[in-house]
Amino acid sequence: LGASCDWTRLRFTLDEGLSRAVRTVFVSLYNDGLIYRDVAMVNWCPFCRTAISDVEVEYRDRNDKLYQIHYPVADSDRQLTVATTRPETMLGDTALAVHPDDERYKDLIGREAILPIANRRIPIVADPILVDMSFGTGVVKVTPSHDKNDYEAGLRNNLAQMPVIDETGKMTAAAGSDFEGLDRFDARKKVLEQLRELDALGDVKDYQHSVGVHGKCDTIIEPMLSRQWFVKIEPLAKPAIEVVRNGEIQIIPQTWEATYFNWMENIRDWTISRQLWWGHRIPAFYCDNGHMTVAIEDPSSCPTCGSANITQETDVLDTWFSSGLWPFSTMGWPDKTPDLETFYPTDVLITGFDILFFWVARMIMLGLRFTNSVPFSQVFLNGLVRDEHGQKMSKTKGNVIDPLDVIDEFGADALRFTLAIFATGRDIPLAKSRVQGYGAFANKIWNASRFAMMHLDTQLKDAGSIDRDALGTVERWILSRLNETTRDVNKSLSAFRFDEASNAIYHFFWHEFCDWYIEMVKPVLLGKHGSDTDRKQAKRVLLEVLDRSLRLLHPFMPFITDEIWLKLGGVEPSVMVAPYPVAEDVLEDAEADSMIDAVTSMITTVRNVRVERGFTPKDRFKLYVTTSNEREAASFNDYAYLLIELARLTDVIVNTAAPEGAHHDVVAGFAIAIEFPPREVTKEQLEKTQRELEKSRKELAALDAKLANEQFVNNAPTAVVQQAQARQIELRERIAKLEQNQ
RNA sequence: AGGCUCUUAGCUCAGUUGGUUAGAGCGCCACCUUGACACGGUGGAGGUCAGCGGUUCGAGUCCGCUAGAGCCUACCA
Repeated sequence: LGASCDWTRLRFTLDEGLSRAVRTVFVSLYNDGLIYRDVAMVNWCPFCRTAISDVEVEYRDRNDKLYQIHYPVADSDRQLTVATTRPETMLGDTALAVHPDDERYKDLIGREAILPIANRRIPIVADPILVDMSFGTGVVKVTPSHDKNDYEAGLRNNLAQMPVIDETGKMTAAAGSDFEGLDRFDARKKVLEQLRELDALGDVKDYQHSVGVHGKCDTIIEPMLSRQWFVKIEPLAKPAIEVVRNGEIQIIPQTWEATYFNWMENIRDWTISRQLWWGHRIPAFYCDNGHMTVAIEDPSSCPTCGSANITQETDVLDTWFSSGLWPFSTMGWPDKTPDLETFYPTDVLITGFDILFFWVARMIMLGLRFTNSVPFSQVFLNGLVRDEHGQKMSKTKGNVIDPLDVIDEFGADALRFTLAIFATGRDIPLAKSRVQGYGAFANKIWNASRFAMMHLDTQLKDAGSIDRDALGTVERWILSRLNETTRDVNKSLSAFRFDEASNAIYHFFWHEFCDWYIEMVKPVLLGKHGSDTDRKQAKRVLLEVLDRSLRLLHPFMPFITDEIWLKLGGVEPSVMVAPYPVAEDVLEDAEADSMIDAVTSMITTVRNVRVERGFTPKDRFKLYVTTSNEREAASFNDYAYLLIELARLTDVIVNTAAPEGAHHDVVAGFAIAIEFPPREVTKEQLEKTQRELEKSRKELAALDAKLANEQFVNNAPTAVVQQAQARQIELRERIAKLEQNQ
């Protein structure tokens, strides 16, 4: 794609330097009490056999069943009914809970229920936090070992822990001999069978809910109690919220700031230990006397008791822990290196919104903590590339587009340009047809440059400066247009509007430079019109426009622009290091703009009439132009060759009445008439003229009403009123002319 | 459940603080091989701006409601 990387600064997560940064940060946070080791409910992946953090859990909507289970109340003929989507967990139930204010069950609080299948007695407790009286039956089964909420309810009510699922997702011995060793989902089936036999199974309903899975392997998460390492995150989050709030860090597009705040303000402690093979090993050391040491350097003996029998923690760190240090760890931190001095803090972080929490937030928190500075001042979040109908690409759907295939087919420039031209911060529905279209643009650039180089006889570095005062209107116009394009492109780039920027240069190059300017200079370059000096000027400007256009285009289409630019022979060794163009006021030329605007509008009108009247390009017309301004009249005489060439005319006649039967119109404020060979007018053409007239009359009527409204005239900005008035006059003239055609 | 975003041409999307006749690419129709390019040129067709209501001299743009789509976060036994 033409990404420009400094490969001399390649870094690998497990490099010596980065490992030292990781250890330094870990020990510092530990010593400050911000890293702790504790037994807690964590998200456990039974497939990967590791704990994962909250952000690594993805929620999937699933259609499951909701099962009702009847629990007899001990020493009574009553029974309590609970609902669950996970019947297998009942084997680990250690209580039933009801709401303390629930009249239906008040008398049962403190008594016991009998767990079906296991035939265990479990207490009936009151818990106003866990139980919502109005939901379901108002009775909840409590499984403190396999559910986060139940775990907390267990702590509140002094309930026993009873793990029935192990770290591989299989049932433990505690689940009973019928179930031990069974996978949790097979156990579910068997539990249901047995409940049915015992007549303890109630209603079974279809139920849609979301289920947490491990983002990496799609395995359903098992909440489990285990000993893990955590980062106490709130003290880190607070300053990270502040720097975004006060603008030290700007998130683009800004709407993501709300999402950032929402998450950061409700953030929960970060589980950083993983039971995996690969990663930074946690720098904690245990001796055989049970002492723990956390240190940057491996200790050879226990600092507490001197025992030489010491082993390192086998858990590794969440990969995002080291990634969070990336902006400064890659530059040599904790040493005060020249790189760190020069490049830190960085300017812009470009990434996808999908790792805003995983990575961006952690870099901000850790950066602030360890460097006393924001790691970057702007975060640009680009959209996700989707298929052409906006669907997320997935192997199962078969709608994955491989960038390498696209590059092979249409070129890296075409793909890069396509990715740029979508609006900032929105997802990118990538259609091959779109890439193909911009591939055609690359082809257009190539061909236009080929044409230019056919006529150029000097290298860019030898071209010399342009004598602006000597330039003709066409040259002044294209430089003026290029200048405005340059202004737009720069403005858009600084606002991260890559879509606007790429669109502006695309439009200029194809539809102004190629479609109009090149066609306009052809008569001069081919020696059909103008002097040698004119030809020299035209070539110089052609080179200038090409040079600046290529530089403007280079960030969007790096390969083709460099290839062509090298052929033009600039001073710099590559367009990559050539200065990016900036707008210069002196190039603006309103007079040339309006003159060429009039000429191009007239050409378009003639072409339109030619098609409408059923003529072909071989049929040549005469054009009559009326103006009371002598300067303009002279210009039309000077530039008659443009009209003649591009509109395929025989003559341009200024300030002379057109003969009977000519087509009259008003274009860019000028009354014109087109004289063509006699030909019978078809019914369609008459109808078309009629429609055109009606359209203009309708618009005029609306405009008249608008201008008659005092409220509008008094309140609207003068420019708007003036525009409306000018349009009114033009429409009146136009209608008069069109009526003449009938 | 809460938050954010979106709904504009057949398709995919622009449309900046409200203000001329709502734009682009692809697709479609007609004509054209004209001295860079048919991956091209020229001209054209196609839109009650999701719906309803409001504010305003004026609404695609601001406000409210409704319907639909997507995303993020949390999680309900």
